[in-house]
Formats: sequence, structure tokens, C-alpha cells
Amino acid sequence: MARLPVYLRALHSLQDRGTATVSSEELAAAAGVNSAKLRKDLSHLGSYGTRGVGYEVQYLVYQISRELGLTQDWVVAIIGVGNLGRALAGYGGFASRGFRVAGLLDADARVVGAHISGLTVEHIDELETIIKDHGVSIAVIATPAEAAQPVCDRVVAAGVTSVLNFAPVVLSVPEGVDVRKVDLSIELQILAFHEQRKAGGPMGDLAPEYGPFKGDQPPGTAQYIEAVDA
Amino acid sequence: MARLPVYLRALHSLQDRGTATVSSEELAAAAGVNSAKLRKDLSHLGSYGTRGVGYEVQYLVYQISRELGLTQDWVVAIIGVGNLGRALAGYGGFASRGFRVAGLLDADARVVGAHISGLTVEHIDELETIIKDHGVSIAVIATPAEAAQPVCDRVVAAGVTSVLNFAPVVLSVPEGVDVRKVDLSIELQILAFHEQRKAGGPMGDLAPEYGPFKGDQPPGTAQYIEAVDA
DNA sequence: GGTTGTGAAACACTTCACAGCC
DNA sequence: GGCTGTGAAGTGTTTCACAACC
Repeated sequence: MARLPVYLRALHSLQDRGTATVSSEELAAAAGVNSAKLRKDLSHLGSYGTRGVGYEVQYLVYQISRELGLTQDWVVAIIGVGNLGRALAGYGGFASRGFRVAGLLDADARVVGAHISGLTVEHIDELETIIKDHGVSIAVIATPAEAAQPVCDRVVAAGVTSVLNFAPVVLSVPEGVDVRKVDLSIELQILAFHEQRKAGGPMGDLAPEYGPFKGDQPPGTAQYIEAVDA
Repeated sequence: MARLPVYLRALHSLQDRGTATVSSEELAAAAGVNSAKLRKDLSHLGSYGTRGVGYEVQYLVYQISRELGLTQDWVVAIIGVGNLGRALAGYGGFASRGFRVAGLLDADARVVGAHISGLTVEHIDELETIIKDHGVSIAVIATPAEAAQPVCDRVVAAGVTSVLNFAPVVLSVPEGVDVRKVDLSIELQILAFHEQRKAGGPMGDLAPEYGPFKGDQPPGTAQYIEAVDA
């Protein structure tokens, strides 16, 4: 379930504040969802709540982490060390949440050898070696659009079955490989669409069959990338 | 409809290749969706196809752009000029697709005054002035987590009604303000979850009520951020 | 009294399949 | 013959509302 990570984040912040127990109502508010939905989601993991009391924060954190597979470490390689690749490499939540960056790779000789967030940038030619030697299971593609599909083909050939794609292309991959994409321009376009509606813009009345956007983002929606300050 | 930007991208790339007309089947394949879904989506905009022939690429690009509000320019401010803010500022697709970056702001005196992608970083104190003077309608928050809510409150108070949030927090905003978020760690966690399933990992059999993930990403899912190479 | 867990209803979205049109 | 546009069926998700429980 794609909402579990959101609950997990909310629980972590409750944990940091020393909260021991939480009701579905409170947790739902913190996560920005409806409480019935939260209870139904959690009930799929098992009965981890106590009627009349709520959920024990620590126990729930453990159960959700386990469900998401965060009790084991996942090895990640970041391909493309532009500004975005750097932002990703420097992302603190990476290391602390079960993800280990095993390699930063780039095709540009000028960045190869650079030290970024404690890692040395390696040449893209090392891709297969690094994937195999470190047991990389998730590849993050932060290359320009043209390079994305070839890079994807190579990581898949080397055995990677999960890809997070930041390049503005639809990657094609064989059956059994998961791709998720994060796309700024699409987010902006969706905001522009809503904005136009609010303003009663030029299209306001010309497409009445679209109701106003009622919900928030759909489930499973990609969420933040990073928040690095210089 | 959150898939329109995806269709638009596919159409643009067809246009670049000189294709004049496209069937729902072809366009659906390029966008990674089912052709019936695509036809239904497009039919909401009006009858822009020709039976027996398909859709005229150029006309459809115009109609979708209009529906999304891309025929007018949207003014964007980016708050937080870390690696991510820089990546966003340098994103080419920004300017070319109806979005104009009117300001880069940061609280850190060391970055204020820096020139990035043709813009000068301004101090966060100028936030309200910049929003008003340039008519900013979309704010992109790329600050550290702690700063996100205060910054959000300020942009909303200054009249912004659309926010794209990259900080790992759930922002609270008044009714009528749209927030979308992009979250790397959530994407990674979802990939880890799938990965664990494939491997028949430790949880493989303990939660059978979750079927295998059948679909791809849900509609409206955030997509790529950037693809900058150094 | 308070809160969970969950059937049942409501709703939304996707896919099928074919009539209608070029 | 080929392809769109769309009613109808199918599937999945969200919300309601309340019994079961602490």
C-alpha cells in the first residue's frame, strides 16, 4: 500500500516528540488522510491497535517498516551526477531509512573522481561492476533524457529490477522490472490546471464535464525529493 | 485529468519526429496507458479525433495545452537554493512550457546574490515583494523540512494558491490552496516494498491479503524532476 | 466512554465491446 | 476496413456506520 510510507513518516515524527500511543484520528490528521481509510489500511497488516486506546507508536513503526521491507538494507546506485544527482546523494533520509548509496556514476570525465557526500563519482563504464559487486537492487536515473533508456537497459541487464526515473521519458523495461518516475513538469502542469480553474480562467466554462478536483493527490503519488540548502 | 501532461509529452515527441496524425493505440503505447482509457480521457475534452483516421497531433497538442492552462504563462518562485533548488532552476522544460521562474530565494546569506541559470538569488525577506511584483502564482518549496511550513504560510499570506512541496512534511494550508508534494524517500520505499515481494522476502507469505501490485503508478502520480548533468 | 476493525454502501476508475462514422 | 466515442460491465477504492472490545 502506497500510503504506508506516509504513515511511517508521521509515526517517526510522533516518536521523536515522545508520543507513545496514537489514535487513528490523530495519526490520520498528521498524515493528511481520513481516519477510516487509515484504519482500513492498518487492518491489512494485522490487528495492531487496541480498541478504546489506539495504536502503540513504536510497535506500529516496526510493523510498517517490516511490511515495507525496511528492516533490511537496500543498496542504491545513482546514475547522473548533475545538480539533481548531488541533491539525491546528499539526502540524509537516505542512509537513515534502510537505503545505502553504493555508487555515484556519471559519463562526464569532469565529474568522475569528484567527492560528493562522502562518495567518489565513478565512470559509467563501471556500472555493471558496481551493481554486481555491491548487490545494487535499486537504480536511480538522474541523467539527461537521451541517456535514460540506454542506462536503464544496462542496469536491467546487470540484474537491477527496480528503477526510479527522473528523466522525462517513459522507460520501457521487461516484465518483472518496476519503474517509478518523478516528473516536475507534470506536477507543475497539474497545479497550473487547478490554478486556471480557480481563476475562472479562459477555459473555466468550456469543459464543464470535468468537475472541480475534489480529492487531494491520488494514492501512491510521488512525494518529496529532497530539501537541501546550500 | 492528471494524465493529460503525459499525453502532451508524448505528443510533443511525436511532433518533433514530424508525425502528423496518431491513433489512440499508438499514442497510448507512447504514454504507457491503455488505449480505451486514452480515448475516454480525450473524449472529455471534446471530439478531436477522426474515426478511421486518428488524432491530428498538432491540434491535439493545442487542445490539451489549452485545457491545462499552458496557453498562458505561469510565474513561479523557487524558495530554497540548495542542490535541488539549483536543479529546478536549471530545468530547461520550465521556461519552454509556460512556466517562468521569477525568483530564486534563500535564507542563507552565503548564497544570496549568487547567479544561477541567469537569475540572481534573493534574500527570503524579499519573498512578499517578489510575489506581488511579479504576480507569482506557484511557489516551489525546496527548503529544509523545518523551514517549509513557515515559508508556506508566508507565500499563502502573500496570495499564492498553488504550492509544490519538496520538503518532507505535510503542509497545512487554508481551503482553496493546492499543495502537491514530491517525495523521494516515499518512492524508494514503494520500490523496496515491490522488490521485497519479488524476492519472496521475509514477509512474502505473511500478508497474503495484499495481492501483487498489478498496475503501474496511479494516475496523477508525480513524475520526473529534472535531469541535469554537471 | 472511547476507539478499533469491518461489513455494506457509495463512489470512482478502468476495461470491454461495439455502434457509429470516416 | 479502420478507428473513435461511449454505454455498460467490471474492478478497485473510499466512506459510512456500527458491533466488538478495552
